[in-house]
Amino acid sequence: MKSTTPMTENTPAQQAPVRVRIAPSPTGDPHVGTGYIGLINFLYARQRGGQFVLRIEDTDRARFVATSEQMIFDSLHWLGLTWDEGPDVGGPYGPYRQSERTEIYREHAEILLANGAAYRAFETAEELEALRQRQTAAKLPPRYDGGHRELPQSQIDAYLAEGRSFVIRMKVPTGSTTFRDELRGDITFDHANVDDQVLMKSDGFPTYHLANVVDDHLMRITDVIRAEEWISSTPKHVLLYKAFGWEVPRFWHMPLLRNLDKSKISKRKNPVSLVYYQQAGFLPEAVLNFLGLMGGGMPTPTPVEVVNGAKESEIFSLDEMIQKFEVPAIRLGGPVFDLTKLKWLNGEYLRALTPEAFFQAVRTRVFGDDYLRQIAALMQTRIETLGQFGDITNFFFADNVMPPQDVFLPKKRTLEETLAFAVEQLATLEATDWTAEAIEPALKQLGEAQTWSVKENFMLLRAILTGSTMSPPLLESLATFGKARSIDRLRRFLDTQKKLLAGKR
RNA sequence: GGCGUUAUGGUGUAACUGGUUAACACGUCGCCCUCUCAAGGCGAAGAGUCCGGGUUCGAGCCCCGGUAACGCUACCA
Repeated sequence: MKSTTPMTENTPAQQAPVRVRIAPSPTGDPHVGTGYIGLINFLYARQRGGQFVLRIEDTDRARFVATSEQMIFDSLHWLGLTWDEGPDVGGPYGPYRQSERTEIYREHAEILLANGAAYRAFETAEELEALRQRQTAAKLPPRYDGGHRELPQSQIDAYLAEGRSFVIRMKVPTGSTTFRDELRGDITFDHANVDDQVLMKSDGFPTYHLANVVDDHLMRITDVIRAEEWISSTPKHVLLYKAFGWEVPRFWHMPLLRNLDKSKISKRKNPVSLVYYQQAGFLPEAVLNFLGLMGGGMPTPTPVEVVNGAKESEIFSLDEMIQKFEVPAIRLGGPVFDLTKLKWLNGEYLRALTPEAFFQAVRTRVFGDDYLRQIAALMQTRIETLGQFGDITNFFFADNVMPPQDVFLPKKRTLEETLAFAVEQLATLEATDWTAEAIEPALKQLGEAQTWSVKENFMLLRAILTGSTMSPPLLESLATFGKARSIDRLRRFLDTQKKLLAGKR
């Protein structure tokens, strides 16, 4: 069956009510990219009087993080984005959590199996890995070789009878797919470059591709506004819509936020967790405003334009953004996420506060009761006058501390091995739950493996975290200070040391 | 390697359907203000629009050809 997809028929009536969605995966801290795509979707929906849906894509058991979903809700709420339908607020097209929709995907996979658009493949992960290696060795593009594409029914039955596990793959026909990207125009992919994508994994969960298409259709999504990294997968999605006989939604692929070196934004090079921005004392309005500036959907002020007697600026409230934002005006070059400008913007917001509002912000955000209570608990036995409280707790309130070498470097260690160990500490901490009880064994285990004594191990971390060799207990301090900020501090320390090292050479 | 996308000062963006010395903001530097540091005010440097051709009286905007960066290339999203 030859399938060529003319774009003209995928465009729903321009003025039909819109429904959009974001679909984050609960695999860790909520990501600024989620905030960015969320904002764009939100603005588009509000501007057009449509609905904005939040869907949780938790089909990846291996990467699932239990606390992540709530953090996503919290961060999005913190930003001030509100959704009309979602796992927490319900809605007519639920459930909005993919792990609760497995039956739906199974049924739809059956449909594809029945109409020949998909097939069972019985290879093991190891076999596929071996195949990939052979292909790469032969300098061929790594792709599924279609080995079980046309398995005879008798063979399939035999495999099934012996209980062999299988995946369901999409049978990509020959030909090509052209779809319209609302921001870029038509994009064509030759099916020779589209893999027979796995639709259902052997654990019974769907992959993104199947779940996404099924849900977007069932949830009546009209506009898929997502990041550019999805462009290459879009032909698969279009093919799936066609295989089901469904109408294809509009696609808008937003540029990817970048690090300063232009690579896709990553935690190695930028604080990427929304939780970090919240805890580091950024105002949600400023973060949102900054995100809105990314990609150029907002008007750029020009010198002659004066609005209401004031110079037009780059400062926009959410409401103003809803009014002024233009999705089709988005710039396609990946914008660099420049912390410097975000900080300036945040400063502008801070200065615009009334003195009382600013005071309240300091009181709740810097010296919040809960935070202070935890810190106080650590200090009661350690000070003789209240006046000493600030002496060894200042690192809790500082944006950054930077211990000098004679503070952080253990006597018997070289700088190189110390920094290498700090890198390991960072990796370990990133992978652990953020409680004193969980951090302790993880850290000790690392120390043992690397033959660092507990004392050296903890002292190094203490120095990095607090800037001093004397501090409240390390584990409790870490727990109180928070994961996002602790990790950021470690990272900044390592960056600084790396630069220092590079400077010496 | 294959496929795709993108390309305006260091960064984010502007420049109506091709039309004067490529504009604004952040950052940087200088000056003013000031006990300091910020904030604020004033000013400066910084790109000739990735490169090479072409069309045109005229191109950042159109055409052709390159290059580079980025993304995808998973039983991750």
